[in-house]
Amino acid sequence: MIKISKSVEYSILALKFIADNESYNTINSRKISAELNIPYDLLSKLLQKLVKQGIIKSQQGKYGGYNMQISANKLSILDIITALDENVQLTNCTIDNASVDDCSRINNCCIRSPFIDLQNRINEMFGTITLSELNN
Amino acid sequence: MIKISKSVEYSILALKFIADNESYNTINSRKISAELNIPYDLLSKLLQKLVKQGIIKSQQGKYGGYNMQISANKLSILDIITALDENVQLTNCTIDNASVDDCSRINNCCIRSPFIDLQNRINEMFGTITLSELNN
DNA sequence: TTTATATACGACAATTTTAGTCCTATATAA
DNA sequence: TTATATAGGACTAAAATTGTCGTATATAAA
Repeated sequence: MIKISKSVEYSILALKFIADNESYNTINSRKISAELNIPYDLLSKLLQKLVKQGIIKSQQGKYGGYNMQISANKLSILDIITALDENVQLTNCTIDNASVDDCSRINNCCIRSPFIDLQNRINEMFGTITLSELNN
Repeated sequence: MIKISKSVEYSILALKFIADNESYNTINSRKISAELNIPYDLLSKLLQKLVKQGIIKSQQGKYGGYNMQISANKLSILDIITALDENVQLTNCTIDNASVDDCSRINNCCIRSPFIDLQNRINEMFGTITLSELNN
């Protein structure tokens, strides 16, 4: 199966929720977890990563929570995937400077070159669509 | 990470090898395994699936092996993925007739509809490129 | 008819990846 | 000072993927 991870899915949902509720001061992770039915501890980790990558900002302490740092119409799905240290890597060898360590067939196979191309096209798809375009 | 499985990768490599060596009578799985450095038992399973799906045909017994059943320029990557009972399913809910069993947020989320669209586009990509177009 | 060699196929095991949990530290508003 | 929020490391559980083993069956050739 070719799929996205729960981490990406949860992050998109959470970010959308934060973006949609910007009128409030901050949105805390308990609230997001409850509203979206996402395991609290897992969500916390994801939000922390997104803070580190400058996508959202956090406020600790009572009445703390999260706010967008990048506006939803400037934030692509690919930005989110990248912020979570994930990527689109169709095979082991479809990376820059792939070596025989990544795949012993690298110098004589029909996979690498075409799949780098496909991968680029998928990356472009994910890079073009923004959070604000994601709607029910 | 968004990736294809080893099963898909091995199958593509094996099919390409079979297609490229059609001048011989049949190509046996020992040979394919050795040439492409694919675990023999695993490869055997994959080839058996591809036989069942009518992509290749097999000949048992001594001097047996495999031949193409569908020509390489008529066989898409998506055909191969499908033959292996795999698919492009970006999330649990991006399937036909998805229900709350697949995702509790299904009726109020920003994932399903846009990702069905993305999924369709990826499927089209994989459905358009054929085995004969895959080259080093 | 026997033998060597090939595919067929189910069951299982190992490994890797993903998902989820637990615990403690730190920040901050009231 | 307290309640409540984020920060973050370590760990566990679950799921999916990848690989292995054993046995059955088919078939060409000696």
